[in-house]
Amino acid sequence: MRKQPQQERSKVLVNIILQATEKAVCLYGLQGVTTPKVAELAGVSVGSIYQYFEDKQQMLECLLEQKSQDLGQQLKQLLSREAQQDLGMLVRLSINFGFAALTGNRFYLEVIKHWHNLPQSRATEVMQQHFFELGQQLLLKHHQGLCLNNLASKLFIIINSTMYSMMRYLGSQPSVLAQDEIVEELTHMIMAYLHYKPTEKLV
Amino acid sequence: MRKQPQQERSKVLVNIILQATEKAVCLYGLQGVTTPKVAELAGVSVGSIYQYFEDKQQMLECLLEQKSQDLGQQLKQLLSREAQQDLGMLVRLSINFGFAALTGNRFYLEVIKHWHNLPQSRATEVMQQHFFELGQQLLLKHHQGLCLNNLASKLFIIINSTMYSMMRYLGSQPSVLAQDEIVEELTHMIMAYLHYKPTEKLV
DNA sequence: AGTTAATATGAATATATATTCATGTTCAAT
DNA sequence: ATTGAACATGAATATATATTCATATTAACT
Repeated sequence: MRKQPQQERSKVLVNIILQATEKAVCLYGLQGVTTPKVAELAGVSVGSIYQYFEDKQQMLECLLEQKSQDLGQQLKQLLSREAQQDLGMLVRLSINFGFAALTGNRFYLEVIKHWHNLPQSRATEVMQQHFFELGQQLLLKHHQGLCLNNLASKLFIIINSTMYSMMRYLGSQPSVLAQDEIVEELTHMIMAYLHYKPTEKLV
Repeated sequence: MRKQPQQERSKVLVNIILQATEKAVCLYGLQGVTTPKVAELAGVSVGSIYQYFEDKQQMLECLLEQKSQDLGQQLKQLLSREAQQDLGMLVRLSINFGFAALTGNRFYLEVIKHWHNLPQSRATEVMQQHFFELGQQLLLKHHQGLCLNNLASKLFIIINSTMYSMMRYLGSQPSVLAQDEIVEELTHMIMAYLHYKPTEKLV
């Protein structure tokens, strides 16, 4: 951040700007965010943005980091709260959690849509690492009957397949497919994959 | 197209422009394509673009349509050429085909990256429909032992999971994961999923 | 109250880029 | 060769948007 807000009013201002940025993402998409629009939504002058943020990019990055923290924390809590469930149910709950986050407002959907265009963003890297570790813990805990060869590749594929399939489903609404069906099928795919033994000669 | 090219030289020009557009996509990404850059790469004046294309968008759409045709045709040929193979091998071949297309140059990778931001594009819709039908044919032909409930959802998930996982893999190079391993794992996931019987109580 | 530092402003600046159009050039038919 | 239509040009126009900075306002401290 360019300048540390010291007085109370300026801390409030920074928050107002970040909230306005989120709103702008929801209204216009990540691409459509412009400093004039953020300033207008926040009810402040464009100049104020540059008091506390180096540039537009850093402002977005700052918001992204906050929201990533939020989401990661929530998922972690969910998984520990439901720790007694079996793996299949935990997968299903995680997918439903993802859908809830993505349908709450347009923000997270926009983030996933541009996930791969934000390599300059530390937040997405952190988030990804988060998913990875949570997945790894989950699989190691419920390892009975699973095939955990190439674990890194499997997690990579599962995480990206799930994230992007959900994004695509929501991004092409209205769809003929029911969301519940997508949730079940994604769960099935993941569970089938994890139980799959290459030696079974299905291929 | 704004004006039909009538003389030979103008038909050549249109092709030169489209080739330059592809080159620009490879060099600067789909976002980074600008009319001045295309004109420069083509060695023509900006004005010439507007002789034959309504605007930049239509020019890109035109290129996208050509390239989609190309790719769809190639995959179709591959699948009919290798029709004697079993399903697992056909899936593997298709994934390898995809990787080859995506690593040939940056063009197709850029298209997938922006796939979901191109709903204004007829080409991507056509392409998607294409994948869908090819997948459906394949599964109906090799239906022995498969679970084909919710076929539309399954195809939706398989196609998107595969496409985006490949894109993510290539988009975050260099990776610690080997491409061959990703190909095998994607194949396994798809095959496991297709053979999965919900009644087996793996979940 | 007066002084200073922090804060907020928004018109002005800089830049990038899409698109147009008046003009010049080439082709093809007579 | 002449002429009109097709073609090609690129400077000029329009627009959008990020960023700056001189100025004004507010808060905190003495």
